[in-house]
Amino acid sequence: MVNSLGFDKDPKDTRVVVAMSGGVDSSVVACLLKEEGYDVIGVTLQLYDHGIALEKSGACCAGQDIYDARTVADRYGFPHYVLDYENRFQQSVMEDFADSYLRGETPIPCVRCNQKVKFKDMLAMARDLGADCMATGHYIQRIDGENGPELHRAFDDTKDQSYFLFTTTNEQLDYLRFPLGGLPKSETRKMAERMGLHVSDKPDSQDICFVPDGSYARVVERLRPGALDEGDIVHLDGRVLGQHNGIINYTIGQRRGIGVGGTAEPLYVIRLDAEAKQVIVGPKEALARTVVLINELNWLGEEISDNGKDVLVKLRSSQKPVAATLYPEGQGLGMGGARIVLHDPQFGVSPGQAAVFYDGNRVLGGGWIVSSEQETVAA
RNA sequence: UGGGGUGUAGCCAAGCGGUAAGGCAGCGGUUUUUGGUACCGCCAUGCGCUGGUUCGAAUCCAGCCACCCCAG
Repeated sequence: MVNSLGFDKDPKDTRVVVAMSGGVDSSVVACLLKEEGYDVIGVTLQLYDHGIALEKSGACCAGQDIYDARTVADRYGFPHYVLDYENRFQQSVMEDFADSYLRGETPIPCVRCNQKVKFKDMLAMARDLGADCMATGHYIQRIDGENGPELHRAFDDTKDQSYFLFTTTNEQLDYLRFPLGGLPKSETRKMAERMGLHVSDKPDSQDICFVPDGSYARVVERLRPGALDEGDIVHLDGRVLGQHNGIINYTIGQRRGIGVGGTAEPLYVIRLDAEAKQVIVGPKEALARTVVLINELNWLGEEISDNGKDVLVKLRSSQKPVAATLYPEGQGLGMGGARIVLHDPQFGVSPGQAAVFYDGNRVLGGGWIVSSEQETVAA
């Protein structure tokens, strides 16, 4: 008979590394598994300058959070390691974040972090520690299917993190466990209280963890001096409507914060021109897109025929999935590109964001948005 | 200088004697491991200024000021 983590052996003989951020979720996961008798090792990554992080609540993986994780480990009596990943994080997440903005994109650092740090380096380290698997506090489900483990949306729809985990490969999925994926968040809090964890009422982390008080532009400016160069706000018809204080302050589809008034209809950011340092604005209709091109496709589903695959796709983290047909380019389903044809136009599709595919609750994978097109309506 | 026109919130703009519509912008909130979208709420004791008429004026009258157009 297999244990709760899916291994055919006694929990005490099953070693599991728990990725602990210092928050409620991963703390509960670690303690839960410890209670079940597993050979738990807690690991926390120190990701960025803790001097700054100390001032910030709801952060993760630095300063107070590392202390919180350690306190939880001490209380439950399992080993806990802190690994210095500042350099790794700086390069793979923060630099990428800044460069992406400079290119006129809108990056999602959380996905990069999962992709290049948590599920790569940390996972490799877990293997080095001889662990049978690695568990995290993510709200997403790993469900055994006919062809091995599948990735599914969280039971608690409001906490589902599948959008941020689309880069998870089958190989990684095989090794990962998400004990909270089938629970409502409120249940996790209750468990934390029952366990007497001091982090039980710690606020959920949100916003970008390495950005103090919401000013991501300042972080980019510090990494890439000159990122806040001013430029023109130009209407699609060519009129210069005003000035902006840095292209990185805008994202495609944005309405508020443009500061240009006096029009009958609201203006939206239609395009960002990094070369000319221009923010191009126009009416909402100009945002409509029916074709989205992606790269680095990570596909977890079955083989796709030449006719494409009907899927549901999510193009923005809080957007509802919409109907589309996916056409991978070239052969195989490795890390290539793909073309997404939307059944209905979507507004605010931005390069740098993720396109994540679903079949009902199952996560089929995803890719990074490179560009989008407005299919010319047949005249 | 003469003639005409216009002056209502940051911008556009209704109102035409009865106690300041609306849109854009802005601000606040909801949602959110992305400062996007969407949605909800707020936003002129005040209508260029000064007087007058009236129970009552942004609305009528007078003077002044500013800007615009035409003429020269």
